Amino acid sequence: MEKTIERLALYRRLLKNQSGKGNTHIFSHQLAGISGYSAAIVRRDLMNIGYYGTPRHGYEIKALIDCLNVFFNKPEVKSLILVGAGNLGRALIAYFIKDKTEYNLIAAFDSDPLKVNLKYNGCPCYSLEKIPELIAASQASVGIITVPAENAQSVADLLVENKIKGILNFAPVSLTVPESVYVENVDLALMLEKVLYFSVHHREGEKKNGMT
Amino acid sequence: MEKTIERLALYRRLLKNQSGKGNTHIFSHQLAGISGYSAAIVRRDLMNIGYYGTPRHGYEIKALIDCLNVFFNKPEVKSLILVGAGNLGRALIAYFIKDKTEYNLIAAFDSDPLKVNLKYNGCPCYSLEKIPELIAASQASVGIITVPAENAQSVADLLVENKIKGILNFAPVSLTVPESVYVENVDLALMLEKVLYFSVHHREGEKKNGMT
DNA sequence: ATTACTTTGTTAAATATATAACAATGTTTG
DNA sequence: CAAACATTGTTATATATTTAACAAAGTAAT
Ligand SMILES: NC(=O)c1ccc[n+]([C@@H]2O[C@H](COP(=O)([O-])OP(=O)(O)OC[C@H]3O[C@@H](n4cnc5c(N)ncnc54)[C@H](O)[C@@H]3O)[C@@H](O)[C@H]2O)c1
Ligand SMILES: NC(=O)c1ccc[n+]([C@@H]2O[C@H](COP(=O)([O-])OP(=O)(O)OC[C@H]3O[C@@H](n4cnc5c(N)ncnc54)[C@H](O)[C@@H]3O)[C@@H](O)[C@H]2O)c1
Repeated sequence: MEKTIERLALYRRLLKNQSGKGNTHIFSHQLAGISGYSAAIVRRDLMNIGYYGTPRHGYEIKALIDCLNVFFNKPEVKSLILVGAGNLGRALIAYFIKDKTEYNLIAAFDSDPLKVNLKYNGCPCYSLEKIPELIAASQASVGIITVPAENAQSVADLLVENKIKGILNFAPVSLTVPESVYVENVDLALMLEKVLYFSVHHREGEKKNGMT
Repeated sequence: MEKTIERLALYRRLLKNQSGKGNTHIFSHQLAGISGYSAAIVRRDLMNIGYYGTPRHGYEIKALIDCLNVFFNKPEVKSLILVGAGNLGRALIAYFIKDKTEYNLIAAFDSDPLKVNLKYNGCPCYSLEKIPELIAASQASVGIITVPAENAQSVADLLVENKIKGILNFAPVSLTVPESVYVENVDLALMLEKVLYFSVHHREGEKKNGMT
């Protein structure tokens, strides 16, 4: 189910793109082509959310986007905050501040007095004490953590205290949060390690890989 | 197997950390605790690479690190390059240039003349024409792509032509490469979408989620 | 020594995910 | 209008991954 949701979010983006190009219908194998998955999995995913196409015309793009919007609770745009306006944090601010229709990044927070009260790409940076106030005012429900590993847990605790329900964590630590809070860890160093590994071991043995 | 390798890379990092703290042994449940996985999965993963602990003392940290180093071909440090010294690219440069013992980021490349010949955190930025020369000289085998989506495929093609064997791609497109090249896509916008979704739907129904 | 514990390695079962297959259906073609 | 076709929805099968279970083995306590 989790994998399906990841793909659905991708389909949604790709379909909006296709719609922008003036296309009205799409086949499972076409969506498969642009998404990088298989046609079978596309059909199965769409079946899961209860959207039905027609054998000869495939899927109607607009209707499918609507269906995905309902699934993802759009157009309601949930508010976000980001903690840690360092190198990575600022790159993310620059990226997410752009698309107001999808993401509502309302503020960044940093413990460094030199950063407080600055604006990055128009996004205000506050001190940590402002977190309760700003979250309450904006009803933000998701937080992005881009602080050093040693401070990530305390930041997570602070976010949880203030009713944040989802965390995208870039610090290379396993966060402890209540079960009701969803955490997605993005460990970029590990991802690079994985590529380094498979750049060597990929394609050796094809179907067998000697380990089991 | 893929998931196992992701975790092994994490264990390796955590164990080096533990070793630095002076610990000599560790139990599966302890490694589970700091990694965020279960003890059963830790034991199973270590079984897979053929490392054996003892019932009462658990795993000997130093020996296990050695074993993981062999598995990951360390201390041989493979060279990397990065293409696209924009907001995200520069954040990654700053991060990966730091740890010379693990990553050997030899150069960045950008099509923007204003960026060419600058240095970011000591990492030189060249024009794209220099790619063949630099890859050949450094034997770099992995490339990080942080260019806009519309240019990502042409950059990937260029890297593949120049014998890159692994790509960490941050552009939100599905790259087409020969089967012998390994690609890991990191789509940060989709990851945020996922958190937005689960910040609402997490914990609703616990074991059941209504979608079979 | 014997007993009680703890933790491992490994097997077995459960769950999750992906692939393959194909009847049903609507479309086009002759 | 019937035959040929392409594509869907869905089921069945295969693979991957996780969880659970427990005998074997070493350790500590008595
Ligand atoms: N930069 C990358 O490309 C990269 C790659 C992999 C992982 N990461 C991880 O992402 C995180 C951020 O990396 P970075 O390169 O941006 O680091 P950075 O040092 O550039 O930025 C960290 C920021 O967090 C702020 N900060 C520190 N403690 C804080 C606290 N308690 N509350 C609020 N703000 C606080 C600092 O003032 C700084 O602005 C780190 O955990 C790092 O390991 C970054
Ligand atoms: N910044 C983020 O946090 C973020 C988040 C999600 C996804 N991304 C993706 O990562 C990529 C980079 O994002 P960014 O924010 O750093 O963008 P950016 O515009 O800041 O940087 C892109 C860089 O690539 C360079 N470039 C463009 N075409 C090139 C080419 N053909 N060859 C070499 N260099 C080229 C540009 O000169 C620029 O320096 C994009 O694909 C973006 O969608 C970024």
